[in-house]
Amino acid sequence: MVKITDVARRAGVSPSTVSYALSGKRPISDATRLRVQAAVHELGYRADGGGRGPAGRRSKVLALAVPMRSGVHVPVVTQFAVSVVTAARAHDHDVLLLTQGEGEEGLGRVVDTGLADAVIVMDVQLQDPRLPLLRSRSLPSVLIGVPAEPDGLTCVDLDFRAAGELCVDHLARLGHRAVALVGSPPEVYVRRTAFARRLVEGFTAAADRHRLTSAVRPCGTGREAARAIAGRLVRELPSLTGVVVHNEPLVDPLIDAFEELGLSIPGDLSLTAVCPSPVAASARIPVTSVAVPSAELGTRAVHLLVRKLSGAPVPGATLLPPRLTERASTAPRGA
Amino acid sequence: MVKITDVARRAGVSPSTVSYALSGKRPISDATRLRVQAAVHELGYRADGGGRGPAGRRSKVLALAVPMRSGVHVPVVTQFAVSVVTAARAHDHDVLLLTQGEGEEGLGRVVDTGLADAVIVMDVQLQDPRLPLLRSRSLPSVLIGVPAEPDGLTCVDLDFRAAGELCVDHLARLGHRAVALVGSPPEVYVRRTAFARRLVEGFTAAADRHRLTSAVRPCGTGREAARAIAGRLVRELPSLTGVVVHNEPLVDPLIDAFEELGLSIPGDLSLTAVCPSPVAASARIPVTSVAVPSAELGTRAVHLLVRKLSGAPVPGATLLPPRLTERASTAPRGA
DNA sequence: ATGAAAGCGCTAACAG
DNA sequence: CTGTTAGCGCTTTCAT
Repeated sequence: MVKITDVARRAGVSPSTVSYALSGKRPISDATRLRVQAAVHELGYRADGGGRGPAGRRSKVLALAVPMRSGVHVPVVTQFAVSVVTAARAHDHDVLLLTQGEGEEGLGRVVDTGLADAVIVMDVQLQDPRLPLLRSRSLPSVLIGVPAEPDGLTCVDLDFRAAGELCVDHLARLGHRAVALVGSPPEVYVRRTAFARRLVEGFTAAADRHRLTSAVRPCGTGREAARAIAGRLVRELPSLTGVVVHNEPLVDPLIDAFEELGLSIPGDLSLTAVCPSPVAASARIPVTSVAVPSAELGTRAVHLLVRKLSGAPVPGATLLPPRLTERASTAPRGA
Repeated sequence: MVKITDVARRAGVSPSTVSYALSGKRPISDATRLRVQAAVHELGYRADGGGRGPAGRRSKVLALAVPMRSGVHVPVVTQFAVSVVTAARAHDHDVLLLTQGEGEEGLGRVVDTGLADAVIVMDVQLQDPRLPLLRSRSLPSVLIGVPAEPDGLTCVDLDFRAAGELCVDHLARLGHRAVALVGSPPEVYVRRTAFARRLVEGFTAAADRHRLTSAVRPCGTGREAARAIAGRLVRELPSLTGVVVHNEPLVDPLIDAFEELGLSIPGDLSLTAVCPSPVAASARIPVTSVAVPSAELGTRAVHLLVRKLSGAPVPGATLLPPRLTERASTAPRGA
């Protein structure tokens, strides 16, 4: 392994000069810097993290905690992870992947051992067991999702409450008077996953505001679940003409299920979804949707975390405003 | 930060004794070890990786290179990544996530800087641009997938060639005389992805051996692609009664497409797939399949890598034998 | 603008 | 079985 002293000898300077030339922490004459850079290049020198002194010992690693619980849509999570890695690399950081296998402790462990400088926590629940740890140890962190009491923590998320409202507003504007929300699997709500709950709140609030008849139904995945929920909805809510889906893998099966029941989309039933654009756009009938911008959330989270690490002030919560894209699945009632 | 000297003082021993008590690299009396452990616990000591000496300076981190190219099935990759993390933790290692964004260099970078001790390389192609790097720098590594010239490298994979043969054997045994392989998207073959190619070889070899009429068709994803390929197949191969699918997201659409053409499964057409069991089992018609054991591959890869790091000899290539599970989608011809 | 030297926290000879 | 000591490769005072 080629070390800093090798470079120093080759460049005819002292080790400290090499260090400074590389870090730029104090001015170095152009001539010297050039010689150092040449030596670095010729020798293929790479700083060996293992030797850094006391202060400023940063590992340049961010830990990403992905729970991988049941009911979360895998492609969304993955897309997110990829965008985190990409953004981190752009800031000269690497990403350590943590799953929830070892419980909450993993977060503390990687930061305590200096393996990672900070953590990004995904799939935050309203009462998340990981939060006390983050607070007590004051680990530098950014949450994806907003917990019940976000005080002092940095959070990023789509404004799911507004997203729920936006869908209902859209349906109401089209004249629909009875709407239903087909949500994530029941376990997601039992876990009190923040974003799922917020969407329900927004949905309900907007439905009440517009004085619509409304219903909320969690729903598992798969064709059978879709058929069951569709059947139940048309039975229990005969006037139903507007549906909001918040369950990625269910979008297609649900379209099929409603059509099997003799309802045409958007003729008899308007459908909107809250999901990543690709899912909505590639459905059998392209679905009007509010996009879940996983890539942007990942990028934002990394930006915030890097700023935080550099000591800059960061906002407590960043809620991205929802944007609705109209596609073929919605139409005025009775059109 | 509490350091090893703090623990030593508290336990009334020397720093090196603490070090040894913790690493177990030389015998320590029970009494002393207990006092050390108590001190560690009370003070909440955690080794600070930054100070480790020259030799044995292991970061206990494995890098996982996931290309995330188009045409690879995201859930399979993710499942794999999760199993790698889990297995790594069981061996007291963490996992660094690398995407292909920064090119091949990322692999060298993380090992050179000591960030990671070794790398796991996924989605290996027959001529993979990352291999020269692995060889020249002799980075400790395990490949998922077997390249054209695996000499000296450690590889793990499902035996895709045998998997292709197994599917055809099964169909032939059921009396089918004309079979088709619906494969991955064309770009996968253009990239010369190893496992895809091998499956084709096995499929073709077995079909020839059984003197079957056969055809191989790459295929993109989505309902339209499924419809197109199904239509083309029945037109070009009217005697077709057996199909092998090697394209996870296409399984369900393909079933639909054939049925839309008036072919019942397994009445008129027998279908087998090479895919993870959950995909096959949860299809609309459960599909007879050869399982792609992503979780086991991940675990194996980690085991091999850890052994390798410990200096133990490891086999060059580990090819897991395929196992076929019969489900509802295959039946004797003309049954 | 540059060097010399003193650590950083830890491990591993070297000594008992 | 345990303590002393000399590093590891790097950063960062001090000096000049």
